[in-house]
Amino acid sequence: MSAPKTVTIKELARRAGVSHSTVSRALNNHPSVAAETAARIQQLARELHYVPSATARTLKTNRSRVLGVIVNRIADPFYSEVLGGLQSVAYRSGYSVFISAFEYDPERELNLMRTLLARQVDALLLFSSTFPARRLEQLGALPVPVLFIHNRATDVLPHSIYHNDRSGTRALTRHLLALGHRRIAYGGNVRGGLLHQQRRQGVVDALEELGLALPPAYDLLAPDGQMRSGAVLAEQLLALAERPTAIICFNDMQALGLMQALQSAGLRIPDDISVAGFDDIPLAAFLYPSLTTYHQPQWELGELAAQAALFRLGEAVPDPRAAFDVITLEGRLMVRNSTAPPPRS
Amino acid sequence: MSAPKTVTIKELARRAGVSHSTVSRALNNHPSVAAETAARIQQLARELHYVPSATARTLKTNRSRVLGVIVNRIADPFYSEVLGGLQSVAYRSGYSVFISAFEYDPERELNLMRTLLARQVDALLLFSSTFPARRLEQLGALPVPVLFIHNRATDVLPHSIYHNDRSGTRALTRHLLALGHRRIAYGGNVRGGLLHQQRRQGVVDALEELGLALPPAYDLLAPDGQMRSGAVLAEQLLALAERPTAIICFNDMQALGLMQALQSAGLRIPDDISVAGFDDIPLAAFLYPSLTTYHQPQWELGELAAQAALFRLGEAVPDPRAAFDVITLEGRLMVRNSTAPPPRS
DNA sequence: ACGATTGCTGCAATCGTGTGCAAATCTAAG
DNA sequence: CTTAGATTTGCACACGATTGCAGCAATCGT
Repeated sequence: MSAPKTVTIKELARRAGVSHSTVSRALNNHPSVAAETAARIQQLARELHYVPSATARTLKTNRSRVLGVIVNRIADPFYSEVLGGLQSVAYRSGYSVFISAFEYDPERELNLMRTLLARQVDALLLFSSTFPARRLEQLGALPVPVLFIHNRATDVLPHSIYHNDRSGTRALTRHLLALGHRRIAYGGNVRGGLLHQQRRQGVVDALEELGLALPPAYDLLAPDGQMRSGAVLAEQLLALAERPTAIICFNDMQALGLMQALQSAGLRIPDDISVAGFDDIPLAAFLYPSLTTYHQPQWELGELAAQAALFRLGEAVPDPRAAFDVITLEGRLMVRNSTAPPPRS
Repeated sequence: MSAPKTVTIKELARRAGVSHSTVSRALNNHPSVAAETAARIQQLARELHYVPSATARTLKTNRSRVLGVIVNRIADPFYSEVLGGLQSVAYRSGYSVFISAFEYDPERELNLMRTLLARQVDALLLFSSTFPARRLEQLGALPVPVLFIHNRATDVLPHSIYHNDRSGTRALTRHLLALGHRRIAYGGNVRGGLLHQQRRQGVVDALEELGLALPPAYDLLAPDGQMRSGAVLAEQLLALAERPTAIICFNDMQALGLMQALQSAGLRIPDDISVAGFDDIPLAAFLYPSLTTYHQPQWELGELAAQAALFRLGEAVPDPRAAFDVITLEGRLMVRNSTAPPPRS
């Protein structure tokens, strides 16, 4: 290896024959430093590959230009898409992002928040947090803005971004009703919190419009929003005396697992049973059969979340919605091949 | 909001009636502090929600417990899976990760490296970097270990993790040959660098075993490894006078785009043409038809990369391979439904 | 009872940067 | 040539933590 001596502002000052204060000002284009001195110092800085220590700067200025992000799972196609948009906006404004996953573990989520706060992030972005605002008090007075995106706890929170889940599943249910389905099930998510409640309610809404109800036997619950939960749903579904002709899942991942399990049990989709998801993850269009679902703009959600955070930090951002206290995004129905009229029998 | 006054070590010292040095030692379980004093201070720290400033600690100790990671695209299913494993290992050792994407832009990649170094990460992990080692000199003497994973530049680098690409495509090609295919194409990647060369070579190897060659007309090149490149390949393929009966793509994303384009052009897969990918991204099994591909252990790759970095930093890690200078991972052939014997005609 | 040892705590310097204020230099006018 | 004013630079402290060293009190040995 070569000499790992990092060149500091003092070293630079020594070589330039000025004090380190002058160097600091020169590099930050402070007006009170002579133009030629500044140019000379900047030139020297380039030659020596000087990189200012963001750490020291953060310590001094109390601003790190770092966003802390906590999601459920990075590898989840939904979140990875969101993170892409988020990081991209952050980059443009010169921010970096800590990304961490709590993997369905509230303990870990709290831990991660502590860590990120200790690292002095300028803002905290919590996706699908299961935290009731009350538990946040465990962290003391929060020194930075905290944004909740798709919050699952049922509190009303100051800065948050929601998605119109209820009208989403309502649209999906109407679509199925229009196809002629009358026996429609909903596959819930125990850990879904508010998201689960809203999505379930949308189904109930649409059924009620036709004077129908969601029978308890069709009001299902899976342990989470991952693929394996789809298999759990399939089991419950196959055990029913009178099987539904259609099912709306909590999200696409669940639907994916469900379709796979149903297909390997010999059922044909959509001929024997229609399946719908929620989110429209990028692969939804490429499944077999391609998945009818409700589209959430994921990349855009990430961009918006980043902008909302940056706005709170006084940065200029293009999207005017970033200034809102509570943002609600609208999605749209994506009809594909996993839904069709119910079987004749 | 409540008072955003962050409680510092001095404040804590004042309230406890000791000096801040004692507080520091008490919190770090330094042996030379009286047990009861330590207990009292720790108790107080908890009550006041004291969080030590990682920034200050980093400045003083010159260790941040942060890994800097640069990938091509976060939203790419391959990388998001890798990042999941990586972050998970990092978390267990108390490390945080900066994750950033250079989106196929070398300029941006260099920029990100600068930023992460300025932020004093303890190690830098570069995935699919296009950097020749020479260009790294632009950054001066690197003060931290840099690991290259799936490096695309053709230099030999000190710390790196590779995948056995060549034997991967060789296995895929043999599989197709065994099915009876003789007209086999390869869909390359202009920006694939070393990865592209190796994968292409594997195809050539297997063909040569039977005394065959890869004809120039079947030696294709797409602009990158994303879906849209699959469409480009499809166009080239359909324009050929004598169409190949099978094609091996640079990676799964390309294969995905290709299949879609071919199908919407009326071709049936695998009846009319067999398609194979590379990587085995999680959705490969759920495509229609499910994709024959070469499996790379993505989550494990992320875990291993993190461990290799942590090992360089003197941390204890479970996987002994982490100590190797150069690690090569082996994959395995995944035969699914996108490949079949060639059409009779 | 007295010096030596041990155990605990505080002082002060340091990491690399930013910044208020004083000091030094320069410019130009009287 | 003197001096006021403008311009440029340096001194010194601060941010929040870690750590070598010195100091002080308590305990021990003889």
